[in-house]
Amino acid sequence: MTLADSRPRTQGPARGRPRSEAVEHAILEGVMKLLEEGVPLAELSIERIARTAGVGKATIYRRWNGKEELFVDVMRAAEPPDPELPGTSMRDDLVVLLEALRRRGLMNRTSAILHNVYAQMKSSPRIWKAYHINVVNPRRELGKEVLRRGQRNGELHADIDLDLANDLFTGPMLLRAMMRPDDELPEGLAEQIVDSVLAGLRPVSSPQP
Amino acid sequence: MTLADSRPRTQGPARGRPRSEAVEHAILEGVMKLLEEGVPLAELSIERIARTAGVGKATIYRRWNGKEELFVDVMRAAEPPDPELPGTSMRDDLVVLLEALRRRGLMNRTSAILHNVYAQMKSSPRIWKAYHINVVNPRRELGKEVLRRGQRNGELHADIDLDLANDLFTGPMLLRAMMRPDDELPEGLAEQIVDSVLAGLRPVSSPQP
Amino acid sequence: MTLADSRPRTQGPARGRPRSEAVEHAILEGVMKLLEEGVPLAELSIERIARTAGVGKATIYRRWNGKEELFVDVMRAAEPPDPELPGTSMRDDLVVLLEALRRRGLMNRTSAILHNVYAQMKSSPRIWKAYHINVVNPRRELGKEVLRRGQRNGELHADIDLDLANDLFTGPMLLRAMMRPDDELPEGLAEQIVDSVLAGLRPVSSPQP
Amino acid sequence: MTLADSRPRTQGPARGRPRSEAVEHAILEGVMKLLEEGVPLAELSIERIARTAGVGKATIYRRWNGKEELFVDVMRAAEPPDPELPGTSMRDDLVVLLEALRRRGLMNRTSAILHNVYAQMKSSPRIWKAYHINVVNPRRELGKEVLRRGQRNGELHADIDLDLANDLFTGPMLLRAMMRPDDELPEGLAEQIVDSVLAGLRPVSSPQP
DNA sequence: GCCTAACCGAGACGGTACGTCACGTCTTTTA
DNA sequence: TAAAAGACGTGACGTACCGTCTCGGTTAGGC
Repeated sequence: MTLADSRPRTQGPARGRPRSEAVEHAILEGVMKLLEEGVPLAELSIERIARTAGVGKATIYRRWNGKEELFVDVMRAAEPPDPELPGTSMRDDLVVLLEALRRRGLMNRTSAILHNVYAQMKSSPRIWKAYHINVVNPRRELGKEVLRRGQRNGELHADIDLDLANDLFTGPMLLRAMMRPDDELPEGLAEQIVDSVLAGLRPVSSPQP
Repeated sequence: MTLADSRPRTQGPARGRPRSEAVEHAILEGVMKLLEEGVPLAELSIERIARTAGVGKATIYRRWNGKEELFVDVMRAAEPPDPELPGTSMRDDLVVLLEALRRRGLMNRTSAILHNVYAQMKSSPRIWKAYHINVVNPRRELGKEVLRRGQRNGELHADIDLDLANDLFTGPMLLRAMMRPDDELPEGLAEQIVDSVLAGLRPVSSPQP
Repeated sequence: MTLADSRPRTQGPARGRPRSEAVEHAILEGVMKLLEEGVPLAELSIERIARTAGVGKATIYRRWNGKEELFVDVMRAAEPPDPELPGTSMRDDLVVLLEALRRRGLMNRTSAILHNVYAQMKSSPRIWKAYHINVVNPRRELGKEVLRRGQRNGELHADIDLDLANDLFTGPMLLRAMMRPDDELPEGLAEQIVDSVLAGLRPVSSPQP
Repeated sequence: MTLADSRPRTQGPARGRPRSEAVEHAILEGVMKLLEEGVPLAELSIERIARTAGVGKATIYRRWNGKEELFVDVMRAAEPPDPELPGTSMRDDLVVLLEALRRRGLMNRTSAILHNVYAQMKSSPRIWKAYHINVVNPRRELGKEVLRRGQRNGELHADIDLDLANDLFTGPMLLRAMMRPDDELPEGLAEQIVDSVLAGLRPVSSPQP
């Protein structure tokens, strides 16, 4: 379900000319195209999007209540599909998940969109929530499911807080990918993080105060 | 050094009427006031800021080149001071650092500013860089310094990558504080994270595949 | 013949469902209703008319090519019927004609419509012409016929320009009714005008320069 | 005094940059130019006027509250100057006044403007009134002054209603000029009207019923 | 009693203009 | 020269209509 239908459609049975899916697609593609061309998100006016998509402004407002709502759908469209998990072990699955996160941070399209669209949305709690429900939470659940499987086969303590554990893996990678985009996101980073978190940083010997 | 002086001041020796510091302060305070009143950052126009501060628009443009530059200075003014470290152990210092991060995520003023101003800035690399140099990096250095002390007194392996280690502690807390602001940021969270990362998540016994 | 049929009806023998007269009536009534409610003519959009009449926009465009054409029919529907002439004398007939003009200028419905619709139409020569052919000219002919009868029975010189004569009577009344609507249009005005024009304004004695 | 200053100017002493007279002139000239080019008044959008005058929309709205107010000033600018009266006799003065009316109805610029702008204004009573106070009434007073002089030197009965008398002369000419613009407005029309009204239409001999 | 063309309501569509607001620059007066 | 005020050209905002175009669903003839 997209947000595109958020505007009121008075009744049940379809009346009048139905909305064109082609138009919907053209709009989303138009936004993508502009973002890929390097247009800063701040310069993405509805007016310009409409011009690019060859569409009337009202046609956009008919579907979305404003820029933010539109952007939620753009994000969903830009979001790469869930990675395929090897299933060989929890550790390997986690590496694949983080690796997907790393790559997403590098991809031009998603990066341009995520890093900025994402930002804009925070100003509008309604949208932020929609994005979380539709995009973020499913991903988080995927991660927790991997951890749960790890608990079942003994790779992870059974009594650990899964949300916290998930954040321990995801947080460092996101921190790198989102706050230090210019920094290197080296190939082995996902493995490093997963293994470090699993092993812990404490030295074998106890500290000498 | 603030960014406030970014506009050209034609010559060396001060000529004509000097810029009023009071004016500068009034502008920054005006932005703060508006943010605390809950005005969404997106609605913070220069025009409105000038009106609130009882100042001409040109007076703002004379000091900053635009909204973003102004916001960098606002952020710096809003940033809480570095926390005081107990110095009893690396572990305790880390807990205090993360605890500061947690509290910052809860503070009304900083939260309103950070969560949003921060966002806006990503669209402007120049500003993003300025913010990092002036605000983020010093904090990161502080964390790395704590870790370095930990290495010296044996609380941390000597050959660990300090940047990565720092992210392992900071990432989870920031993830919580910035991406899930509605979620609880419970009191003990800082301790949980520090101890979990130090100890690792792997069970004592080896996994049964 | 109304203008309502101005749109092409492809062939000769009526095929398919015939146009509903009820719909036609509903549209005209809708416009009247809105005008009487005091809606300024400038705010009478086709969209609103359709809404008021409970009719699709296309149903209006099927009958009239635009707002102006519709308004011509509205005017015709609103136009009061030709007054009944007493026939006792040219002078009495003229008084009755002007009296009708005076009353029309006072009538709520017609006034609202005439004073404004009339105005709008000047911008569109096509419509202006249609209005003249269908509404104005017949009235003018009626006046000239009265004058012609006056010539025949000696109330009026035989060699006078009937168009000019007609304007001499009609002009002053229309000037009052249309350009100074707030001014009084007193009861005896028609008689005053007719008698003044018939008698002339020149004093009996010759002027002393 | 123009209407151009109808928007609020908070205080007495001029503060801030004063409004440019050149801009004001450019706007009025722009409208004239468009009208002379034959652009129908209905197509005279503020947007287009601004484009033509090389001016921002807001600059127009700063001076006038809307199209109608602007048009009042346009009309005043387009209005030809009062004709010079010979003063030889009331009759000659009246001929000159009507002649001016006739010529105004023929002039391209004024005609295009008057015939249509005038029309538009009727929809807005506020503007209609402003136009009357500023343009129509002065003209009417001029006519009445001529008639008054006629009364003083015996060309006109002393007890005649000057408003009515004025309408008797003006009405027929305006009727021709405004409602039948396609008809001829022949050279001698002014004289014909003045002399006919002064002499009256009634035949010398009494009617034979 | 079907068939089928045209009508009907609703409303989507690409546009244009509305009147407002903010941008960043400029031109005033006052200090 | 700075400062407050506010005009300036520009251009986006979200709304309302324009006139056209589908939709599903009636009506009428003519077969």
